[in-house]
Amino acid sequence: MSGSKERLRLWLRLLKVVRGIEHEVRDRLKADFDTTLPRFDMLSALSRHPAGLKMSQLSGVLRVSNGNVTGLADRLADEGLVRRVPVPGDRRAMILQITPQGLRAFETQAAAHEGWINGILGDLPAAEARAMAARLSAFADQKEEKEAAHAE
Amino acid sequence: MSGSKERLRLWLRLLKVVRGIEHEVRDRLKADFDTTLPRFDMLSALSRHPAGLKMSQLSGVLRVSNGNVTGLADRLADEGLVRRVPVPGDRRAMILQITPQGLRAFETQAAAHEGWINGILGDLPAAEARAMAARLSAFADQKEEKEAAHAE
DNA sequence: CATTTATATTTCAGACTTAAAATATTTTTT
DNA sequence: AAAAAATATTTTAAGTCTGAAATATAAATG
Repeated sequence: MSGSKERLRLWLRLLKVVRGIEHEVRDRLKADFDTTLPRFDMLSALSRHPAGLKMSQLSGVLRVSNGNVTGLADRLADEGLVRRVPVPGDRRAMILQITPQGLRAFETQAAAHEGWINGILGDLPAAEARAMAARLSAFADQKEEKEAAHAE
Repeated sequence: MSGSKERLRLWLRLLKVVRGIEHEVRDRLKADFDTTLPRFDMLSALSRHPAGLKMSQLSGVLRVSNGNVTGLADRLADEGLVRRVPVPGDRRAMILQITPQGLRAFETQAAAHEGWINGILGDLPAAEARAMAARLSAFADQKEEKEAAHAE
């Protein structure tokens, strides 16, 4: 098994860099908007689905547990940023929608977020960013294929 | 500001890939060793400092809050994997040491961990892993320099 | 159609996380 | 040396997260 140590080193680097940037993003979300990354992620997912998502769908998109989605949605609903809408024909299910107020809040935060990332990764030439993103995409796609094959 | 979108895309890719791998590592730590990533990280840090680390040092190394270190240390100490040792000459401070039992547990887990990472990143050629790690190191180092300059 | 099985969500207990307050001790000032 | 400031850790309140149990409803089976 050649390259095992190299791959482990790569993973540790990757983890360190990503955690560092994530930390910075969390700090700024807190300082500038008094919010958190999970809340931002939830608003982001809902903003991409204006008709709303069922709780279980949201759980899948965000890759967190059902119970977690419930609590997060409760807190965002308390502030009027999202709302629960019953699903016609299925009284078990609930659709979660972003409210106009939630959308305004998210759009402000998303614009700031893009600025932060641009600042943090600012010294990376666009070409290099593109190359690295492509490499990561290839890796992710390949993993998805494997999982799909495994599920057959 | 050219390349802003490219950098944002890179960040989102990076986050997605790292979160995915991290998720897998957490699942396996749970399934194979009934433990968690924060516990693994703490044992890892202590294994690199056999003489032990003060609670506050550990907080710095792991980049988590003091209170977090207290709780984590409590739980690991309950299981005999770490122990608190008083610091001679300073009755405020406590040194946390990994126990022989803790070291044995960590070494088993670390070997499995390297295997998992190697499997997950298995299709990445060693040369490419090295190149990517170097790029990330350069980025991290450069950021550290900036922070140091800022602190002057 | 009554029972069983499956699905959607919430609730619960427990671990992880932070920031801020509380405690204990040491160091510095006056 | 007494008072004040600084340092080291723990405690606390609240959010985030999971997996499992509990609830409620729907679909399938007999």
